Amino acid sequence: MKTRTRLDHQTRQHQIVEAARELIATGGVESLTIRGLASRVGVTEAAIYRHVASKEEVILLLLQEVQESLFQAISRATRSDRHALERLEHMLQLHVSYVELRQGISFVVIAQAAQFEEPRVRSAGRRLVEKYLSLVSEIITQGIERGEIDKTVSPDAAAMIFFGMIQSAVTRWLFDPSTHPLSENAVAMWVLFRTTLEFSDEDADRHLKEEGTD
Amino acid sequence: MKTRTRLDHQTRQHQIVEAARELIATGGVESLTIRGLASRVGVTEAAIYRHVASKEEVILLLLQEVQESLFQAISRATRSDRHALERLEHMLQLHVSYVELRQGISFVVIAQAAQFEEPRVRSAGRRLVEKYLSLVSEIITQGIERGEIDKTVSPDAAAMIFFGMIQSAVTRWLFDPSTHPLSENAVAMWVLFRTTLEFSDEDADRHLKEEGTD
DNA sequence: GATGTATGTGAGCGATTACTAACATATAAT
DNA sequence: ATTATATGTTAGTAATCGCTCACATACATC
Repeated sequence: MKTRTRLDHQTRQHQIVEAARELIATGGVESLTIRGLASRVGVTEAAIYRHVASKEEVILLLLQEVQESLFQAISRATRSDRHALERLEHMLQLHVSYVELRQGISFVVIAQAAQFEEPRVRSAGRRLVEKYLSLVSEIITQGIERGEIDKTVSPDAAAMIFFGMIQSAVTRWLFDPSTHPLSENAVAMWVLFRTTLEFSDEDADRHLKEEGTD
Repeated sequence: MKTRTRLDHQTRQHQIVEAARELIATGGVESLTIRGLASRVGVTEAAIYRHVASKEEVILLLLQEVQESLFQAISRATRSDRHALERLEHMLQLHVSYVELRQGISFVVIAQAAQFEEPRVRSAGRRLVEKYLSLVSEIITQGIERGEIDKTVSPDAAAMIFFGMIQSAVTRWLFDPSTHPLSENAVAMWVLFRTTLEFSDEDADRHLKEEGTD
């Protein structure tokens, strides 16, 4: 069957991207080589090029895979109809779990993509960051509209702080995972940051009179 | 004079580290090569090794240089006897100016140092991050003691958010400097985040009665 | 059975990497 | 003047890089 061989091709390509992920996770972008890819997949270097055009394509596929799996991972938090603050908290937890599961791969790849010369890699990384920021920003905007978040909050600035919280936690965690547990640090920052988004006391009072406790 | 040749040696070494900074700034860590260093300094590759033992030493020297110049740059903000919030705001501005001046070099190097295999590079990067965090944390602790910052704020978590704000702004700025101006984004985040550190209204009232307006 | 396609291999390409050895030269101290 | 030191050069090393070519094999279709 033609379908089967086609599937095999995609499987191999997926194996290659997965191997790329593992290589970068253990040794950074510098240790992503065609040789390393081949030895991890269990074929020769030339065979790699049967499923992938170039090393650049491997990186682009990896970025694409990261984008899909990351947004898949945090989708549970975003599609719920809960309170905006709960959605953000849930999203943070899911994101952190994702990074832990993938050994910090997501932001390492993104951050290093910013340094790549190849314009396609750069713009793929940029789009990923922008997409993430606009997702967070949108949740906050919705929260303001619903009266769940203080209306004086700038959604864009808040989204960037949210994004920065993860970067901060991941950076520290990458240096020393045991002394800087990812989720604990993320939660500690969230507890602090959520007070920024919440209503100040008078506003909260006013809000309670308008719409009730929940 | 022996002193003069000694000085020349240090000057050459400094030139090499400066060239390393420029190379990384324009093309990432991947484009830091001995050849590139030699051509930028204007000597042959072999001559580089008269002033530096290895490529690893270049990176370590660069990390050291970044550490010194960064803390030098932000020292004006830290040593003043101003209000803690003003000190943090000033520190943020100085840090952002530093990153702009050095073409984003500081965090690129630090973040990528986390990915290096060489343990000395890794630990040098780790120490830099920890030193920075404890500096911020200390300012916040002092602010709490002086009654300038809400005592419910966790200094460590707040320091990590502060650190994350810069990372967030720099990441975006590195991808697209024109559309994401560094200092503007940093200021927007700060305006938001400072409300977290400020006293809530009742606390502020109580505080005013205890210690006066200043 | 013949043919075409997908997928593999081994060998090797030119380029680049970090680094070194042998040698030259300028300058400073003796 | 001699010696020592610092600093440079040319030429080369072995290793690795991304990548390609000629060739083999497995398998589905005709």
